[in-house]
Amino acid sequence: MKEKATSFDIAHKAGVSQSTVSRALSNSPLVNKETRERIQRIARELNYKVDKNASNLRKQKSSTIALLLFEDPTSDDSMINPFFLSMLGSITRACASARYDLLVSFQNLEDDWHAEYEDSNKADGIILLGYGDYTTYRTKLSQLEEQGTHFVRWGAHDEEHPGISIGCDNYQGGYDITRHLLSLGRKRFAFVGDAGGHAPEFMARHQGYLDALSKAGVLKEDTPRIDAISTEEAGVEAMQTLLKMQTPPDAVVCASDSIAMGVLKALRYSDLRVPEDIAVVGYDNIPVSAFTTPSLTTVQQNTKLAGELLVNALLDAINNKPVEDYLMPAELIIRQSCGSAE
Amino acid sequence: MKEKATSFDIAHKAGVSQSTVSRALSNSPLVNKETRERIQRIARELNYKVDKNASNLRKQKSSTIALLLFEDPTSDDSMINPFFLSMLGSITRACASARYDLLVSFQNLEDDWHAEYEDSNKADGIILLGYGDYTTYRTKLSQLEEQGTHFVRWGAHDEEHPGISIGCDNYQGGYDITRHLLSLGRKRFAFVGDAGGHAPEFMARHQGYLDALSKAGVLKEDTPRIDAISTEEAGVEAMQTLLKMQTPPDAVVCASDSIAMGVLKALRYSDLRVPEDIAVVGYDNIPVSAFTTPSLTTVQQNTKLAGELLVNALLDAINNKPVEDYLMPAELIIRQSCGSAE
DNA sequence: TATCTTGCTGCAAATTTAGACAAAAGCTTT
DNA sequence: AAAGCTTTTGTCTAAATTTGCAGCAAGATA
Repeated sequence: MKEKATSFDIAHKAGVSQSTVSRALSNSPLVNKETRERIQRIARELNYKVDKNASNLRKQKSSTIALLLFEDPTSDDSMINPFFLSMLGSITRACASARYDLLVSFQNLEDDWHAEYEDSNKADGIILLGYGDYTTYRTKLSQLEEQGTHFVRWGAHDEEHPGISIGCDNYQGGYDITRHLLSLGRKRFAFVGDAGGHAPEFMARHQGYLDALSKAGVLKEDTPRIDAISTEEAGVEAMQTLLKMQTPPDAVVCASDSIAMGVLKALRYSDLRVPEDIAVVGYDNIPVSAFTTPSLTTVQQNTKLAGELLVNALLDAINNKPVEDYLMPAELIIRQSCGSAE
Repeated sequence: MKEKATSFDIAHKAGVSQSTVSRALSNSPLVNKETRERIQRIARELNYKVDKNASNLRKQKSSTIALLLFEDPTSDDSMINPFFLSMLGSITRACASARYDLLVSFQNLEDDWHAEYEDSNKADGIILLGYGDYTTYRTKLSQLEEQGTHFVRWGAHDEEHPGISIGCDNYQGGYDITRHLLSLGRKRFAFVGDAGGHAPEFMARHQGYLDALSKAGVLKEDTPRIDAISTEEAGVEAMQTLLKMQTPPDAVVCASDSIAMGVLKALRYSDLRVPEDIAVVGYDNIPVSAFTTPSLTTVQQNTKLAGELLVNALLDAINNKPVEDYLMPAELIIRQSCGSAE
């Protein structure tokens, strides 16, 4: 069918040595301009492509980075958390512009991923993208670090986690969106979301919310907080609980858009109108949030920037440049459900 | 920091030759069970991992497949078509279970992708996932085929396209959803979507729609069809056009969910109620479609199965097994916007 | 003329693994 | 005991590239 051309074939055809071909194709200044151009032309004609495996083997680097995606344990098998999909897209793009390949892999926290990739020279570094219970993999992160593997992690800076992290300021996001509701005159707040142990992201959002309230003097002893995992169903249940109060809140702050979807759904079957009687806000700006009625006010994490930051930080780490944790600002997306859009 | 162990190091430590190590680690029956276990134990102790590049170079295969994702030209830069994201997820999973790595890459139709991957031995085969104007890349597909590259394509079987394709039966989907509306007593139909040149998928959906109508005797000379690209805005405009008719339709069939989003939006500001006065249906079952009010009746393509089929077909092709095009059935998802759900 | 640059090119080593072939050892068979 | 077979291991080479070092021609300097 086809015999793949090697650099020797090019060398033969161009009347030079194979090493000159190698240098010419990598645009080395060591080879004369005319020779270089002639060689490149011949290579094009023969449809020659350097063999990545041989090249990587010799160079001991792969120009590939591995993206390890940890599944959201609450989502069903076929769906991926929309936020991470968005990250995936932007990471892919960022890799492409850095001329790196991206190896994508879904992982379970329990799996043996911590040694697979860089050790086998498949990738020069690893990006960890996950959610939920970080405690599970803390020890594995330490192992990675011990091995000298290059990696960056999406998530908040955390003293207890080794390695570099890039994340979005969940505290600020929670604070800002609560401030916004306060500025619209809302008084009786409720928070829906797992502010407890599992997701550190949610905890930070909740803390921002609390601080905004207490600064405004609106935080009371009995300001309700309903625990909920990040699903629509949990949001429905939480709102039903809130509706049973004598004086339901006039503002519900949800720890994620998925929860807010459920809250809106529960309210649809109630007497309360959104946003007139009760404001609802979410977090994440997932695509769905723009399409609900009313559309959802939420906090956006800039996934495009996040992808670029993750990739650049990893590349710096690979090249032994100093890299620091980075916290991106969160951005308020004001829509109808908070009552301030016309 | 750490010196990576090679198979020679293991061999030395185990007092055997390097080739015995190689055999032992690949569980070759040629090596004595005790020796094998001893070698494997030592390899574990030294945290040895076979160097993928060396291994691939020697074997002349990479156990990697490349996924080339062609951007939907109508979508903005930061977002990926939700349907393809879903495919991406399922392809990743299918690869993992076949113990193949997945290299993901976004491409422009114009780029030089057609030779990059398999020729450089980075991947054993290619999955092409795209949308829109196939004419642009027909010639490149031929080149791929000429080169003997292994590839499969997502999309309908099409005489004019070389290579294997796996797709979903868009004709049947269009037919079924139209039949469903007919069974609910709808009489005055309209189709919204680019039934013209660009996306063959849309053409097939439209044809199914037409055949269902004409079989039921409902197809008239003036049954309207409004061209629209697959965006919400286009859907809004199209519906506004339809609303200007003396007797607007009582059923709108949209070529995609994105279009249906726009149609619903336009109807929200009209006198017509959905689904009482007018039914609206979409295509794709994107996540948003379950959350609109009313929720959208649509056609689902089984992305999980699709991913598995694509991967398996490609692996068969790589192993020179005979592979045939495959058309998956489309599945009706009945929600509120058609008026049949309670 | 001898030596020293300078700019370019070639030689050969290095990278790690897999597999063809060879070889040794042990056993059976005639 | 010689021959033949099986089982297991070792030797050696090929896979395709990159790169340090050596060498070479030509011009410059002493």
